[in-house]
Amino acid sequence: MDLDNLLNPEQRAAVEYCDGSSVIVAGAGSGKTRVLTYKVAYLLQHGMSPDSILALTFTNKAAREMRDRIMRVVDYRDARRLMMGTFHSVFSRILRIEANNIGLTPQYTIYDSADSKNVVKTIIKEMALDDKKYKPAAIHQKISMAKNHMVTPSAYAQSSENYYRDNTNGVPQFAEIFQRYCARCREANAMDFDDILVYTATLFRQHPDVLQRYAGRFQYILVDEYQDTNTVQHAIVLQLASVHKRVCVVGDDAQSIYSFRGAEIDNILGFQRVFDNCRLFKLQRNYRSTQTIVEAANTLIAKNRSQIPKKVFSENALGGAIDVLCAYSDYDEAAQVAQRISSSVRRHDVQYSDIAILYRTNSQSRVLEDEFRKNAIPYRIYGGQSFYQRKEIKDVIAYMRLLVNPHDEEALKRIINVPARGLGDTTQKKLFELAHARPDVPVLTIAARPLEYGLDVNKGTAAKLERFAGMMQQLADANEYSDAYTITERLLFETRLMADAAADTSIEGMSRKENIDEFLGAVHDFCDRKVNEGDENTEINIVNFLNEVALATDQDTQDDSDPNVVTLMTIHAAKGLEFDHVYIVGVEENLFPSMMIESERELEEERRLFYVAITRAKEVCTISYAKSRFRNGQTQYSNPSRFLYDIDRRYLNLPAEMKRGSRRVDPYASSMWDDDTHSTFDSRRPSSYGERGDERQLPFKGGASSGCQHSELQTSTAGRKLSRVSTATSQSSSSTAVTAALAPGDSVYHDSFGHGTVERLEGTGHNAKAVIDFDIHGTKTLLLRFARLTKE
DNA sequence: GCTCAGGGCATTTTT
DNA sequence: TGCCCTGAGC
Repeated sequence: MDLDNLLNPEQRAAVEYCDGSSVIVAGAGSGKTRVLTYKVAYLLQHGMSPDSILALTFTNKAAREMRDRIMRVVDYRDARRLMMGTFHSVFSRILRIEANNIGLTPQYTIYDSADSKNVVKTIIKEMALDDKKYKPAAIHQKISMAKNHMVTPSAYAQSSENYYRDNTNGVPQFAEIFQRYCARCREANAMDFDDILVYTATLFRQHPDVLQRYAGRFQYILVDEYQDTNTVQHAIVLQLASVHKRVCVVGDDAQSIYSFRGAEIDNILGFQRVFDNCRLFKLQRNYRSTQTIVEAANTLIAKNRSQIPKKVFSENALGGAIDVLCAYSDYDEAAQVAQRISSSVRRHDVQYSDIAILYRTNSQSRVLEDEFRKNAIPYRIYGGQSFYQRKEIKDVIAYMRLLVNPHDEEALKRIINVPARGLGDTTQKKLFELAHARPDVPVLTIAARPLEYGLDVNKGTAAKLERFAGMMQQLADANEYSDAYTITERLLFETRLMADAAADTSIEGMSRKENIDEFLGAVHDFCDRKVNEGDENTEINIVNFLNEVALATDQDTQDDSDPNVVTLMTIHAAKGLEFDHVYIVGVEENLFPSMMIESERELEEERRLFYVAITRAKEVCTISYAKSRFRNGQTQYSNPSRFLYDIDRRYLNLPAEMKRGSRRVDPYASSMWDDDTHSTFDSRRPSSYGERGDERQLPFKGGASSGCQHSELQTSTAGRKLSRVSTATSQSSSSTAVTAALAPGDSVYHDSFGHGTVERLEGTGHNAKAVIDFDIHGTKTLLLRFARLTKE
């Protein structure tokens, strides 16, 4: 292994330092995976046993890729023995071994987020709370956040600060829900995603002997994407590093975009201070993008205060400026993008698969899809429903879960009446109520002998319950001596799931059947793989299969066979990927940021998000914004995002209206613009908001919802007179409308709809409306508001 | 216990 | 605009 030729000096230094802890700050496109790969290889070459190395990633995909690359460099037997995987998969395996120490059985279930939300929902119902105030998704998010910060229900309940906050926010009972939620999961012998980490940290804290075992074993720990770690993950890393004190964390603070999920950028920013003599390496050479793209991204991120100073540079070609496209509407935007794609494929040597469209929210994909279909552009959307989320698959999985964990309430709820067995809501309600009163007895056991446990049902229902539970018991018995595939096949037969799916000849029915077949195939593959790996410690049982499935996501089931299609995905999903051509669409104030910005921290994360988007591009980056967009049931008007102005203009090809900078309606201003002050757009403005740590309400909070509906209507009558009339869709503000400025037949130019002709005027005063026929968008009725005439 | 119509509602989400 | 949930009605 000749590191001299394989790595640049920065990379090499990072690889070769193994005596203590280190932080590797890896800028976008700087060869991070390469460094990680060779670092592991280097450790192995210098005599470290593969069992002593722990490598943690965030996605299965990242883990797989790293293992594949390591296999190419070192002996595959060594590579296989590395302890390597996602935080969740590594620690869920450890927890199965140590289950007794945390009061669960090794067969514990992992609740996915849908299960978790269901539990929350059930509890809210049981407590007779208003689910308008206590929204299950929001409550679950809150629980997740608390867990991510290692706050237990009792600690939470003891904090008066929490108490007051929850009172103010109209969720005074949150602490109680949180407490019940944890208890309910425990009774079900289940844990949610967050629990995997929380239980691990707790296990290590409460059982020093167990911690010693693992901390002693792992002589070297590598963690990828450290900027995305949350408080628990950081804590676990420190615990495991307590013996050998050799940790290498890799990440890029400039790409920390997951704070909404509890990621703490401070974990990487302050990591150096955690260990004595912790060294800092910076990988600053970007091998991915053109100089222009790298520089443009640099000028954007330069505005952030909390970051590790670095200067990412590229020695690739200079590259062209970033084109900024201005569109009237989301449809117009999609059309422009589609046209550009078509022409670049036609005229240049560009493949569809070299192109990605990145957006903020998944819902933005629809308009693009429509347009792509119209233009016969092949595409694929990432982030849809994952295979394992489909109803029929979740049903089969629920049966499997119940087989190994008879306490699993969510699984039972799901399939007790699938296929229909006459066990409806009433029966279920009674059954689960009794089960909650008897947490010691598995709910399935109660179902097996309902009358014996005093369940208040009639004989017929009792018989149905017994029949169902009996079947489950038989399957569970068979499971003791069968492999995962055999038992799944039998399960599909006995439950009639397969027969029912086969009998359904509708399109959806056939697709369900196909999915079940595919699932069975996946179980088969799993068994095969385990046999081939020949690892005697891994049993080919359902528990292991379920563990893998519970921690798998659509990213993993996505077939990576590379047909020639355009990729559509959210910016978040694009992290870590790269494309020759990148289109960033919907770059408007409404979407970037889309919600209220309350602190500089959030503002900076939005900037980082935009940074991530730009740095996905290798050669060409195009940014577009739409001045009107149909969103949340109404047309919303907006202006280019402030972040666009954070990029140095030298790297941008701006549309005319942004160049002059004078035509911009500031949606945040309380009054309409003034010819004297509108002339310059202060690009420094965002950073002038609030000093570091200043959490006061920023001027643009809330503005986004009410103000953005204003837009500009410019009229030019036959003469030279120009008048500008602002239009609004809400009637909330009082103002003087100057309908006199408009007359039927006038040609007008509207910010969002383009050119048009006034058909007629309706109403007067603040109810004045103009019916205008727009060239592109047809007839619109605009309510006229705030007017100001300017003579030119 | 199932179906369908209408109201409420809508960031990002590697596990 | 479309999805998801609820509740009325069979």
